[in-house]
Amino acid sequence: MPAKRPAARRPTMKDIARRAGVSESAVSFALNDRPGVSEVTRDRVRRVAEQLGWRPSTAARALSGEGAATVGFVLARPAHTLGVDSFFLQLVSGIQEVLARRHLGLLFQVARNVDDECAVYRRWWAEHRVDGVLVVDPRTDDPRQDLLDELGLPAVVIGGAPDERHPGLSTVWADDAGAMASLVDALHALGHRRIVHIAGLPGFAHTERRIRALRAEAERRGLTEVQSVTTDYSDAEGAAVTRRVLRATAPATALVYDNDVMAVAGVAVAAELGFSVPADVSVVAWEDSALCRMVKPWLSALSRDSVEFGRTAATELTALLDGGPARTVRVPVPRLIERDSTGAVRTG
Amino acid sequence: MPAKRPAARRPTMKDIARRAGVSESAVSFALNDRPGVSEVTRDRVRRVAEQLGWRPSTAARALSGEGAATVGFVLARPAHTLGVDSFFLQLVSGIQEVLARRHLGLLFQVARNVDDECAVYRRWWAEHRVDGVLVVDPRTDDPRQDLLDELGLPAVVIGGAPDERHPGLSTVWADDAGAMASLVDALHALGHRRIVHIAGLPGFAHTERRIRALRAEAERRGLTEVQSVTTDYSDAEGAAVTRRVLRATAPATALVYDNDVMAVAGVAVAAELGFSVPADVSVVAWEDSALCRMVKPWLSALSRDSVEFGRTAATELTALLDGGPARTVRVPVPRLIERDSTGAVRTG
DNA sequence: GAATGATCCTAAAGCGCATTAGTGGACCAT
DNA sequence: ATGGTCCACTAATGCGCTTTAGGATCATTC
Repeated sequence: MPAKRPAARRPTMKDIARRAGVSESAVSFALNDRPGVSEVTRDRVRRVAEQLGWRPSTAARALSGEGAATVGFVLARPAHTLGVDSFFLQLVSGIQEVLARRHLGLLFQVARNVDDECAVYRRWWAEHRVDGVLVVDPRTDDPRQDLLDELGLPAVVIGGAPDERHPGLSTVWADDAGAMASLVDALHALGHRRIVHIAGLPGFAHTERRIRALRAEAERRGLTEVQSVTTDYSDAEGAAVTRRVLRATAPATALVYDNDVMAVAGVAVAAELGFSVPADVSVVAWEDSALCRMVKPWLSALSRDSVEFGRTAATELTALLDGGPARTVRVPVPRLIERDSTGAVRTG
Repeated sequence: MPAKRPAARRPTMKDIARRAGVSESAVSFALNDRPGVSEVTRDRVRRVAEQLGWRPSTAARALSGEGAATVGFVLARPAHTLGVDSFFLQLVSGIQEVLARRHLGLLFQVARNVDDECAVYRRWWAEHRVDGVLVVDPRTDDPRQDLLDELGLPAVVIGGAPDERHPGLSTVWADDAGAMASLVDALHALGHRRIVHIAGLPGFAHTERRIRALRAEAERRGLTEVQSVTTDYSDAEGAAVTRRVLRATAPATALVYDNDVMAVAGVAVAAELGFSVPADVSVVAWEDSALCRMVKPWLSALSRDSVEFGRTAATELTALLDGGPARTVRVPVPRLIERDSTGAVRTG
C-alpha cells in the first residue's frame, strides 16, 4: 500500500512554547534576539526550536509586516536570444551566493518584453511577494524605473547609467565608455582604422553607452570609417551583419562584438568568406566565456567577473532592504584579454 | 526635494468590502467563485476589486492554508559547468510559460551539491515557501527523492528513470536508451566500429542510462571497441578526453558527446591534432543549440525541444498540485539532426 | 399560519508570527 | 509600610485572507 502523504506537520512557535513551558511571545522574543527574556530561557527556547527543526513561516512573517524575505528577478529578452548567454547564469549565481547567506529567496520570471515585466512588478508588489527587485538590461527611457519609484519597491538596476534621476534606486554599473575607449586605444595602436562595432539591442542603456563612446573616440582621433550596428544579440544577426560588413569594398579590419555568441558566429562567417583572423580582420568579444576558447583562433575578449557583478548587485539590494540609502556603485572596468583573434593590421 | 517612498498602500479585501458595501466574507466568496453571493453582488465586487487593482496577498493566502503559489527549482552543479549550458535557460523558459499562466511563482536557487539541495528543500518546506518542486539531474541512488517523499512535498523529477519506487513523485523523462540505440544504428550504418562516448557526470541517472544503452548496443552488435568516458560536462574535460582518445593507436572514428559544449571543444582538439571532421572522425553532440551551428563543420546533434520539456514538467507539477495522481510521462525521443560533422568512415 | 427550505449575506475564528500593553514579583529607596 | 523601578514574562491584538457557523429575508408547503 503506497504510503499516503506522511503530512509531517511543520512545527510552529506554539509547539516550541509548549515544549519549553513558556508563552508564545517569549518564544518570539527569544528567537528574534529581542529583549524581554532571560538568557537561560532564550537558550532553552533556541534548543527546543533547533531540535524541532523549526523555521519561521515566511507567510506568517510577511503577514505581520516583516516582508516576504524574497527578491525578484525578471528577464525580458526575446526568447531566442536567451539560450546561449552565459552572462545571466553567472550573474544569478553571484546573486544567489549573497542572498542565500541571508536566507533570502530569489523569485525568477521570464517575460516577453518590458511592459510584461512592469506587469510582473505590479503583481509582485500587490501580492506582497517580494521585498525588492533586481533590474537588468536598463533602457534609455525606461518605464520600469518610474514604476518602481511609484510602487516604492526597493530596486537595484544592474548595468544602468549613473546619471539617474531616480534617487530611490541603487545602480550597479560598469564603465563601458572607459572600456570602449581603451579598446579603441588598443586597436588603434595595432593600426586599425576601420572598426565596426556589432552592438546589441538598441535602446539598451549599455548598448547606447558603448555606441556613444565609440563615436566619441573615433571623432577624437579623426577616424571616419568607424561605425556601430545594432543587433538582437543572436548568432544569426551577428553572422548576417558580419557578412554584410566584410563584403563591403574596403571592409573593416577590426570587429567588436557586443557578446561572445555573435563574435563566434562572426569568425565563422569570416572564415567562410576567406578572411583569416587575425591576419585580415581582428575580432574582439565584449564578454568572456568558455565560448571564446572553444573556437580557433581563441577570441580576445573584454572580460569582467559576472559572478562578482551579481554579488555586488545583491549586496546593494540587501543594503537597501536594511534601510540603507540608494547608492551608485561602479564595478571594475572590463579588461581586455588578448588572445589570438587580434593582431596588427596587415600592411600594404 | 526627492519624494520619499510614496508608500502606496496595497488595497485589501477590507477596502473592497467597504467600497462595495458588503462584508469581507462576501468579497472572499465573490472573488473566489464560491457560492453564497448573488451574481449582481459578485459582479459589483469584481468591478471594485479590478478598479482598486486588488491582488490577493500571497502571504495571507498561504497562511490560511492555500499554499504559497510558488514552486521551487534548485540547480546543483559545479559552478564552472553552469556557464555555457543552454539547456537550463530553455527548460526554465518553458517551465515559466506554464507557471505564469496560473500566476505561480518560481523560486530559484543554485546549490553546490545534492546535500545542500536537500537542505534547501527542507528549509523551503519548513518555511512554507513552496507548494512543490522541480528536480533536475536525478542520480542513481538519489537522496532527494526519499526526502521529498518524507516531506510530502509534491515534486516532478525531470529526466528521471521511469522505474522509480517513489509513487508520490511524477517523472518526466526522455528515452535516452532508445536515442542511443538509434544513434549507434546510424553510426554503424556509416561504417563506424570504434565509438567513444564522452559522457557527462557519473552518477547522473541519464548518464548511466546512456552508458548502459551504449554498452548493450555494442554487445548486441559484437563491437568491442566501444566505450564511455565520464566527465564533468566542461569544455576543459571534453577537450582533455578527446585529446587522449584521438592519440590512441587506432583512435575512435566516432565521438558522441553528452553535451554541445564538449562537442565543440572536441572538434577544436581534433582539428589541432590534425584530424579532419568528418573525414577522419565523426562527431555528434547530445544536445542541440546555436552552438552547434557556430563552429565549422556544423555539428550533427541529437535535438530535443527543451522548452517543451520544461512545459511538460511544469504541467505535471500543476496537475500534482491540483491533487492529481503522480504520473510518469515520456517526452519524444531526441532526434538526430545530421549536419556536417558525421559521415561515412574512411575506407582503406 | 406555522414549519420548511432556499438564498444571500454577516460575524467570528483561525492560520503563524510580531508587537504592544499589561502583570506580578523582586529589589531598591524613602 | 508605601511608592517606584526594573525585570521576566504573559495576554491580547492585528496582519489579510479563508472558512465555518449563523442570521435574516423571502417564497413555498401542508
